[in-house]
Amino acid sequence: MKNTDTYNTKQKDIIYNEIKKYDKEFTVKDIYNKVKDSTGLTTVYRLIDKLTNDGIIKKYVKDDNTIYYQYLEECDKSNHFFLKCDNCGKLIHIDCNCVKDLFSHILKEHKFIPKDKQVVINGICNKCMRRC
Amino acid sequence: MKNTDTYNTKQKDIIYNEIKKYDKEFTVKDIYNKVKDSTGLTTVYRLIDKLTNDGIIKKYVKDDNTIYYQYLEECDKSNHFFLKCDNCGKLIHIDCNCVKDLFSHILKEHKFIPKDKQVVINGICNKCMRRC
DNA sequence: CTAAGTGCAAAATGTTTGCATACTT
DNA sequence: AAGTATGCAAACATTTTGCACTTAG
Repeated sequence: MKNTDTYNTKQKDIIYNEIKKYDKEFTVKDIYNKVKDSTGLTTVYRLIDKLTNDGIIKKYVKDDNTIYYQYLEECDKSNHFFLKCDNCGKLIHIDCNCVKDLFSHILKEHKFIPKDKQVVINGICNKCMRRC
Repeated sequence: MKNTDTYNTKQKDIIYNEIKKYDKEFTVKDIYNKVKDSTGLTTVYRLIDKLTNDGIIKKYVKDDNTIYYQYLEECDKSNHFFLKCDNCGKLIHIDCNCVKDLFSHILKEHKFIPKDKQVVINGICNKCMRRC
């Protein structure tokens, strides 16, 4: 766990380590259930809020109004984007110039400054494609 | 208001007309405040749920955990995507081959079937760009 | 020793449900 | 007449807050 500007605690480590395990989406409850012997619900909420603000995890709502989160890892490359499978829920990290090309096109032709590292394209992944 | 498979009511019309007015995001509360003289909260929730399922409006969560919605209009073109301004909240509709190109690239190179009409790219719009 | 973090219980919000009534077709 | 939709009040779920206590630096 990084964050030099704040205190390091047992609870933060435990929660963050649990979050790192998920390559699929999770809820606050999911995490809390795994760590409830050593941390309180409030602390889970507080760390997840912080990680969300720091851009380390990303927030979603599903149709049933449940809020889900997804661990993005700490990736700083500017040509990074995500493919998210609607079937299995997995988040696939991609490093490819194609976003850079799209972004410069959007900037030039549509006069809009796209924000890096936030693009998620939904769809169906390779594995699920074969299975269906 | 379309939807032939269900009954048409005064309330649905009122709510849907209110939603159509927004080119920025809105909350359930926003809508309810505008229509509360003629419809109940529950009815607003129910219609918004339905429109979300039908893909006519889209749901978001912000950092403060408020759920926002955005009216997408009924657009069926396959090379349609959205630019969303993080500053003014406006949703800009774009019809451009650049998505089609990106999508075929993703399919071919990354073995992933992207879902149409759902791509939102966040950033800063032209107006806000000049102002800042 | 001081600033920051924790966790409980309580409060505040937000959303859904059951049910009697009213409206559409 | 039959099937839907509505709206209230109650139930539920989720998130936030106040505060005394503990811990990290």
